[in-house]
Amino acid sequence: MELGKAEEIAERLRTKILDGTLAPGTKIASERELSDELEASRMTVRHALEIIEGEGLIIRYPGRGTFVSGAQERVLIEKGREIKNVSIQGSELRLSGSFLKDMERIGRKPYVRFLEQPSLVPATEEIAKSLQIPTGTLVLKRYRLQLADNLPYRIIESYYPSDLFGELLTIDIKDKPLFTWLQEKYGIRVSKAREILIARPANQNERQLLRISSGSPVVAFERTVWTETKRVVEWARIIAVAALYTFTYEYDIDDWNREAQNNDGHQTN
Amino acid sequence: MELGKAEEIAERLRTKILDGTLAPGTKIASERELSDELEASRMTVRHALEIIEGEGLIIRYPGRGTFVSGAQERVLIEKGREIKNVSIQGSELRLSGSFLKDMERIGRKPYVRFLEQPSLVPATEEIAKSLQIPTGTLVLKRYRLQLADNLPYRIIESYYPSDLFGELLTIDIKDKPLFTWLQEKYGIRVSKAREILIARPANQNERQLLRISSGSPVVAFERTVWTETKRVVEWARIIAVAALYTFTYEYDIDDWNREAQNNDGHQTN
DNA sequence: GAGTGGTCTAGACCACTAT
DNA sequence: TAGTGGTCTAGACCACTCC
Repeated sequence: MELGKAEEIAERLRTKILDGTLAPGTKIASERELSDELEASRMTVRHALEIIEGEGLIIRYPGRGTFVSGAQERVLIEKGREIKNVSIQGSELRLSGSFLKDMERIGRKPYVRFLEQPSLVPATEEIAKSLQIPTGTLVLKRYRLQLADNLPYRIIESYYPSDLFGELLTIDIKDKPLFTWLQEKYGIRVSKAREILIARPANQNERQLLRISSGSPVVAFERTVWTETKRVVEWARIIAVAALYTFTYEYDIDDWNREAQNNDGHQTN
Repeated sequence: MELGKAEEIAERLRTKILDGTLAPGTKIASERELSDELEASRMTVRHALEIIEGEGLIIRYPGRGTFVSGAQERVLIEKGREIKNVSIQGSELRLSGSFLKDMERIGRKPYVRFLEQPSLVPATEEIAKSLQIPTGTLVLKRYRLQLADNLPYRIIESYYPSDLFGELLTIDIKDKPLFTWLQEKYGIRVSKAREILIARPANQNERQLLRISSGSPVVAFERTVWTETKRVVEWARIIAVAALYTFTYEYDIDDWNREAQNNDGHQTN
């Protein structure tokens, strides 16, 4: 495979970072220095840096420099049903979905910054449809940014039916999980969730909030949570820094699906 | 918000595409033409195109031109358990996982190109671990590219235990789904799957095979498929063009998980 | 004030596509 | 052969950080 000059430079830097020659937190040579050393134009060096930046290997700060990322470790998000009696590779796998637990697991300090005060807002058509309520109904909105060690991880914009959650505006449930509180207060248990994911480059607003640069991908997903009685109790739009996340899903292949599931395999035309 | 020139051009094009002025499939002006019209250098125009390409709004083909794609043409991949008795928004949602079916649904002609002839290869450590067999055991390898209307969608590198699938080297099961054949031949039924996803920019090899440009994200995922008896019958590494995919997963929130699931919600420091 | 990354310019050559 | 996107060059100015 013939590599372009930028890819070649990216590969060199990638190797140095992954084998530890460049330790996390290290400031690497400036674009102009690299440009001289490697006999490439600055634009080419920049392109190489963009490539490995998107891979989460470096972070660039205007006016300061480019640093080896301390965050090679992706957060592992796991969803679905446990596969029992199976020795799972990697073995550190376990079910989880909690930002706090994920952060603890990799030894980071979690922090949540509210981008807006939680409030009651009329449901837009989209929100109403998602929560299965009439348009215009008041819903509890929360809009927040989650960070770990001051590094932004994701933006969460979430909506809840106000008859169940409205009083959260006035009372403080401290560290009690929201759905645990829901069960204790109303005896309502959450039961199922659906997540719809797409991956795309961050837009300008997201880049600012998540402090990533142009071209870095995010995973944008919508999450809907149902109770045992099929009522929707949460709908959220979440923007996660792609380089910091790994998503794991386990699912049953049911009869309906089994046939379709592997048409993949053998279509040769 | 002060926008740069490239962002400004991106916004102009984005608007024209989203409001229908530029219809899906339309060829848009070449980079050099845009450069003249908009009084920007070609590099600046290119940057603008890279931005909206990453958003899935356009597709660029070397030597041919740039075309409006329309984010609505993402393939919808759905996994997990059906949520019954729930009126699902969008309503076109249904369980599926088949490349062929997904393509049919959006009216495209599917095509599969084998990048290598299927063959028996000794399992590397990673493959062996994934298939739960000893390192070096012969496994059936398939390495192929899936396209629709000549547009590459994803690269699939898959491995199967050779005692079950080895004879596929000599016999032809035509259009019969692989796992349907497995069941008819051996009475073995697949039962569960796990997918581990990350999103990242494509590397050069992937860009060439998938014909996408630098900076475009891909979703890279590993899929493991188990039988009812917990035997692994497939392990695959899949690289999908992010702009062409939407992933949907549904899962149960079990008791183990329920508490963790929403710690998110209310941690304010 | 010196150095940094972010952006932009006006060229250039290449491989590929279409005709 | 003409046109396209992909890559690269050698400059330039800007806002910002650090000293």
